[in-house]
Parts: sequence; structure tokens; C-alpha cells
Amino acid sequence: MKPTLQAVADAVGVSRSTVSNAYSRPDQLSAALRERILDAARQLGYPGPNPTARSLRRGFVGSIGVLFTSQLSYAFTDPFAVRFLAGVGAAAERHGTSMLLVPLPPAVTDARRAVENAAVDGFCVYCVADEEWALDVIRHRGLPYVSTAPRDNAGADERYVGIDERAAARSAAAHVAGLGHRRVALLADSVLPDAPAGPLTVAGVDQVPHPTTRGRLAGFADAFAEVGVGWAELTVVNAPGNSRKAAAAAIAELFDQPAPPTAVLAGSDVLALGVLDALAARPAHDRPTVSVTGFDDVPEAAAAGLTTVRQPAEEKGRIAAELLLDPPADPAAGHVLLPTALVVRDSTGPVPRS
Amino acid sequence: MKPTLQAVADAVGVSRSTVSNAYSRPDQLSAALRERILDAARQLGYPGPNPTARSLRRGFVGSIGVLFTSQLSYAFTDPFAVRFLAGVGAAAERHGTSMLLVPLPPAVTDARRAVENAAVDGFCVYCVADEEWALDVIRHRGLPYVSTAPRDNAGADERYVGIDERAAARSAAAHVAGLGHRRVALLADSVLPDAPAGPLTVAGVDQVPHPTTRGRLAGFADAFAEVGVGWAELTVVNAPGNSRKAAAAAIAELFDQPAPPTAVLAGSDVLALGVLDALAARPAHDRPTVSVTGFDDVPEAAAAGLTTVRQPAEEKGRIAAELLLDPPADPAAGHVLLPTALVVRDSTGPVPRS
DNA sequence: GCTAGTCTCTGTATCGATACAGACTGGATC
DNA sequence: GATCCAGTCTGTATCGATACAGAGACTAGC
Repeated sequence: MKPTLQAVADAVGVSRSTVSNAYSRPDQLSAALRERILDAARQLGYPGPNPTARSLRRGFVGSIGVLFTSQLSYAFTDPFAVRFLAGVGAAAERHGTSMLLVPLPPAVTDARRAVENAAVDGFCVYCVADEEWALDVIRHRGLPYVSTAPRDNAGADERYVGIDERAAARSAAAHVAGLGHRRVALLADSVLPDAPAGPLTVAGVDQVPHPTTRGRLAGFADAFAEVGVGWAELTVVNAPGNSRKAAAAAIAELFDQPAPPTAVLAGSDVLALGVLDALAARPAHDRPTVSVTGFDDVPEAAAAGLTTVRQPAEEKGRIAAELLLDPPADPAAGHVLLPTALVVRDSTGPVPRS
Repeated sequence: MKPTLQAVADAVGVSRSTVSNAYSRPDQLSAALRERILDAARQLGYPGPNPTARSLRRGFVGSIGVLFTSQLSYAFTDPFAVRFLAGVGAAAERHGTSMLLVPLPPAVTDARRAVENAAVDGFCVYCVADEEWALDVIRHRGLPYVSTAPRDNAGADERYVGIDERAAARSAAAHVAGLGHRRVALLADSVLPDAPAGPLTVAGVDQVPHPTTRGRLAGFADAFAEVGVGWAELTVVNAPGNSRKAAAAAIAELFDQPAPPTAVLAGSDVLALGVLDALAARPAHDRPTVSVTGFDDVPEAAAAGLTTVRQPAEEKGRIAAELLLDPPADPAAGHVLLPTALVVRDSTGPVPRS
């Protein structure tokens, strides 16, 4: 058994308090005694105050939780999520705080429990799917949190950092519409819950539950509405899982149709890259000319020449963590909207004359 | 103030133990009473047992630490490290365990403290630089750990998962030597501590402190020794920080020399990609033909056509976490060497006749 | 010489739970 | 009717520290 603080106190012949002070408040005792205590601790093999006991007594843990409402492995697969984590990490580093990554079991009951049991001082909630239940649990625990999306019913004291999804998406769609495209597919993750991969009929964009997806689809639709292409004329394609593979699989059949879309607007770069994969997989003679746009501007997008909407990923993570660790006095400052920019590359062009 | 377990007990008129059991051992009380307790808890806004207090009493935390002996942000910048993390995450997910990422302050004293204070049940130590001090602290705390490199003085009960660095490196170098290259540069991170970027004189490979770097350089040297090129004839180039930029900067000057190397063997893909960057940055008429090899086979390597040594990154993380969470009965099974494979792509070719 | 003030150090209360041994029921068994 | 047992619930000890008020000793200041 590892010795406790009491054991060190006994060995030196001082009180427990004094040993505690030797570690946590060196100014509370003489340097000489402190040395004696630390020496004795070394001798006994005392590894320093037990972090858990210390956390209990002090009332805080010194770490923040990062919540992905999806498989934890997803966080490392999605390049945007990785950049986000890097930002959180940078802020955590500056504050001397650790990051706890909490995997969530698939069943909601279990997932709630996982959030309840996480030993953290607060949460950065990265919005993947509907995370309302997670926010409930966090609020219930009385912990502060920052989410990465503006929420419709956000309380005044609720902090978030996001972008104007709708306007950003609209800018990409306006670019594509401006190039003359009218037969267009919109590709997104989790358009409707539990929907299969592939083309999907969606009555209206407000049917889409996931706020981020909804915002982006709405932005796409806005731009096309302006050139006279209504929602019903747009093909919505579901790609569950937001992976390159899923996107390629979901979009593939469209290209076999007699009149394939001349443009695909994807809800993320990962999906857009999947579309490019699907195109590349076809023999050259049977490869339609399709404009493709992404969203996020992950590192891979530049290499692929993908036209996309840039949003500052690391910045998002950094600011999320900073809002959490160092809350602004003015609650209005807790709502951050980051700038986005359309980045035009080679993956979009005018409609081919056929 | 959030209510405690005691408050719920008082409200229902039962003992604290019973409330505790309602959460942690449902079989210890009648279903009816359990419901009454949980109802009261909801009513009072009791968020469930305090994770810290529970950890203290139970003696374990339910999370494992992942230690990068470098900036935490490095972990998200290096694609190999990201894949490793993904593997750890997958294993953690299966075990219902959280991952704590602990940022280490630059000063060793502070860094020791950070490791001492981490509330975890064990550590996966990802070897970036010399991490002996970290292992010391962990052992001192009596916590189990798994490191990602075979260590020279590893105790029998010490677990690790790694590759045969030397043999793997040798395979890449043998390929390059077989192509006829004799004027060769070896590029690596932290060849000597605090050495500047650029070409470096290293008396012998055993001068290199970092075991991974040493192993790879030794492997490179082995293959060239076999074709009669001694250590002294090899140019060793230091690229501190293992970044693409650092590599490009460190290697650039070599290409200005009258007789530049015809091949560069890099200690990682990131460095190798940096070399390709440095070459691409030169005007076409002044661009030497240089064979380049990397190490790791990160996703970017394939796109860049980089010849490299593949090692299973996720596997490494997954196995590290599993050795930690589920220690094999047989201590010999705690030492895992993963297979590697030379992947030949376009970045290597025969020596140009000039 | 007396009051203040500063340094050190101690003692007790407390953080919020879980483990474990045992007490109390009520029915089944013989 | 005594015995046993399973099913429930309670009480006490404990996990390993920190906070805070205060006790002594010692120096300063007047």
C-alpha cells in the first residue's frame, strides 16, 4: 500500500495539515521543515497528495470534458473534429487543465450515466447529432458548458461558439447557382434520424432535426430559391456517419441516372471528398462533369482542389475552451460567431453544355 | 448548492447507504423503494453520486491518461499521433473508460507535478522525446502503464507495444541502397538534444539519446554499412519538432550544395513530406532528383506517393490501451511487437545519371 | 514593558460518497 | 414451534486529503 499523507506526518512528527501545506502552500511553513517533509516523503515513497482526495476536498477537478455525441473514434476520424480538439488542447494547455474525452455508449440511458459520472469541471459540447439530452444532464449537474452551435432556446447565460451556418452555406450555393447549375443534389449527414443512405424525400428543410445540418441545407435552399429553384426540385441525399465512404456510397446511384445532377453541395468536406471519390471510381468515359462543394475547409480540401466554405476549426475549439475556463463577465460576450469565407478552387465550374 | 446523497436519504426517510445502493447496486433494495428514491432525487435536483467522491471511496477513477511528452497540440498535429489516439479511443470505448489528455508544462518540475496530479488509473505513454522521468513518476505513484517503445532496461512486468524500429528502418534504407544511392542524408527529429535545425555532426549513432530516433537511424546506417557506406559518409540532418515546415527548412540548404544527396531517408512521413515541400519550392530547372522515404505511412503519404515504412498506428493505440485495461496473465504477452512493411511508391527511384 | 503583528504550526470539521457487517422481516421447511 | 434463509435495510468506519480558526513563539515599535 502506498503511504498516505498521514504516514508522512507521523514519520516527521508534524501534523497532517503541515504536510499538506508542504505540497500545496509552501509559504505556510519554513523552508527547512518543508525540506524535511519532502525528504521523508521521498524516503517513504509517498507519491504526493492523492489527486482524487484533493479534488473532493477542493471542490474542483482541474479538467474539462469534451463531449462528442457519437462514437469517440469519430472524433479522430473527422479532420475538422481533430482541428477542433487541437484548439481545445491549446487552450487547456495554457490554463494547465486536462481534457477528458468521454466515450458515450450507444444507449441513451447509458450515455446519460457516462456524462453524470465524468469527473470534470465543465464541458465543451461538440455538436454531432442532437445533444439536448446531454445538455440536460450537464445543467442538472450544475456544471458550466459551452456548445458549438447557437441553440434556438439558448438561455442568456448559455455560452456557445459557432458560425452562421445558414449564411455560410448560402454563399457556397450562390456561387454554384451563379455558375448556372440548376439540377443540384444536397448531400448531408443525418438528414433525418435513422434514414437510410441515398436520395431521400424531405417535405421541407424544417423537418431536419439536427440544427447544423438544417442550417446548412436551409442556406443551400435559400440561394437556389433566389434563382427560382424550389426545395422540391432539389435532390436531398443522406449519408449517415459523415464519412468519405458513406458519401461515395450514398451519391453513387445518382450518377447512373439519365440526368445526373450537375452539382453536388455537401454539408462537409469529408462528404464532398467522398463525392469526388465516387466520381473518380467511374471509368473516364462514363464520368459526368459535376461541380462539388464542401464545408469546413479541412487540410485535405486544399490538396483535392475542393471549393468549400472555410470556418476556423482550431479557433472554434480554442474559443470554446476559453469561454469555459475563463468566462467573460459580460454574458453577451459568451455568444461568439466566427467568420466564414467561401474558398473557390477547381472542383466547381460552369455547367457543361451537353 | 446541489443536494447530496444524504439530502435524498433524509427526504425519503431512509439511510444514506440505501440511496447509494439505489444508484450503484439496484439488486440490494426493492424496486419500489428504488423508484421512490429516484423520484425524490429528481424532485430535489440531485444529479447522482458525485464522481469524485465515488472515485475516492472506490479506489479507482474509470479513466486512463494519455501522455505525450511534448506539447499537447502536437498530438493533434501529427497524423500518426492522431491515429494512435483513435486506437486508444476505440479500446477505451469498449471498456467504458474515459481518456484524460494531460498537457505537460515545459519545465520538468511542473511536468512532473502534472503527472502526479492526474486522476487516472493508469497511463499510455506515447514516446515523443525522452520520457524516463515520466515513467519514474508513474511508477512512483504505483500506477500501471504501457509505453510505445521497447525500453532497454524494461522490467519483466513492464508492458509495451512497439515495432522493431531498427529492422524497419533498415528495410527502407536497403531499398534505397539497392537503387544505387550512396550520397544520402538522414533526416530526423531531435537527433541531439537542443541541437539546431540543419546538418549535424554526430560521432556515432549511439550518441542519439531518443530511443526511437536512434533505432531508426541505426537501421538506416545498417543497410548502408552493408554496401560499404559508413556512418561518417552519411549526412545527418536535424529537424526539431517533427513538423513539415521544420523538415523543409532543415533540409533546404543541402539542395544548394554542389553535390546534394541523391536520397533523403526521413525518420517520419511528416518529415519526408517536408522534404518534398522543400523540393517543390525550388524552380523546376534547379530541382535535383532526390529519392525520399518516410516512416509510418500516414494517410497523407499515399496521396503524396511517398515510399515509406508502414506501421499500424491505430493498432498500436488500441493494443496499448488494451494492455493497460486488460493486462494479460502472462507477462510475456505484455510485450508486443507489431509488424511493419515497406511500401514502395513513386518517391524513390534509381540514381539519376548526371 | 506592553500591545501588535508576523511566522509557524496544530486540531477539528468537512468534502460526498461506498464497503461491510449485522439487524430485522416474513415465509418456507421439518 | 423452532430453525433457516433470502430479501431489505441500517450504522459505522473509511477513502485521503484541504480549509479555517486559532495557539504559541518571536520580533517590532513605542
